Amino acid sequence: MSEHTNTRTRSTETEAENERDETTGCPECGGKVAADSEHGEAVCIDCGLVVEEDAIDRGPEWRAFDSAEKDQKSRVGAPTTNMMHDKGLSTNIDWRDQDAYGNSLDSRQRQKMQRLRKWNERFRTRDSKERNLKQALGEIDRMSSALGLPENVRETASVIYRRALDENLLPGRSIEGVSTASVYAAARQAGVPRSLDEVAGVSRVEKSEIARTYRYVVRELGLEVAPADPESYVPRFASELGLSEEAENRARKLLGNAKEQGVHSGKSPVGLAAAAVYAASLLTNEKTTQAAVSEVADISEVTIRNRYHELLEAEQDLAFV
DNA sequence: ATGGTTTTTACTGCGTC
DNA sequence: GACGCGGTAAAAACCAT
Repeated sequence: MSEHTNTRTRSTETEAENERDETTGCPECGGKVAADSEHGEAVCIDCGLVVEEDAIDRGPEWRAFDSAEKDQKSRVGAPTTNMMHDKGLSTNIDWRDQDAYGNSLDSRQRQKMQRLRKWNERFRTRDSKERNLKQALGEIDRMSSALGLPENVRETASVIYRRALDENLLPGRSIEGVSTASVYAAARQAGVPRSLDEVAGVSRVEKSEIARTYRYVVRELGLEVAPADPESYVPRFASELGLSEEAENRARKLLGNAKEQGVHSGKSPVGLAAAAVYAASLLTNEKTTQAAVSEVADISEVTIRNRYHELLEAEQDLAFV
């Protein structure tokens, strides 16, 4: 703080610290000149004129504009250890109402200690949440980029996680699990869904646990996640298979028809999307094999076959109406 | 826990290049 | 003969009850 205020307002404590050199007066106003060894300057106390500079500056070579930044840039301080959850930086207050010699405290002191304990605990849990959050956000970031999800999905996932944390949904659940569920939910909300399998692929958590946690989080947070729309998978599959715009649109149309006829209820959206993409590739004469589609969609060929028959039937039925 | 539905696995036969 | 495709039966996974 004080080291960054400007020369003029440098306070009297600086004057007290720097004992030497009040011999020469300030050339400007004749006032006293105090040496500021930290900045290698000699400054007039009255008018703030820098009388001498470029002496040895013992201050840090960086500047910081608030205390947080200062903490970050500073390279000094107590050694930290990674073995403790908080790197050993938090405070502990003994629960006993005794002083260092084992004598009990008077009631006034006891009350004071109670208060201190309470607040210490509050701060500590607060930053335990911070740490939790930090780790989770790291995970979210890692998974999102592994899944090729855009920035805004990461944002959403982070927000979801924060809410889960605020509402105390974490106890009993792993950070990993909840962050994965957040990513999954965020991707779906943003209309760029990834299948549970895909998400599970980049997570350290079992698929079943992700699903469980996901349901839990969605329920507790009252998140509104519409059932995944098959169409939202289409662009990704199409591009991974190198299909044309035309095929992509064709696939959408097929899905649209299917939707109107209600063919798709209960079927997995991914399978439907995969089938539509495959069917569209046939209709537009772009060669793709069922195997390739099943590969990118993570769906068995059998399912693709079944679905795409249904799609074509729906298409025909529609033509009659 | 159970039963019904959907998906997957594994296998087979057919046609084409 | 390898490949793509279609079909089938049984197993597994999933979901609602």
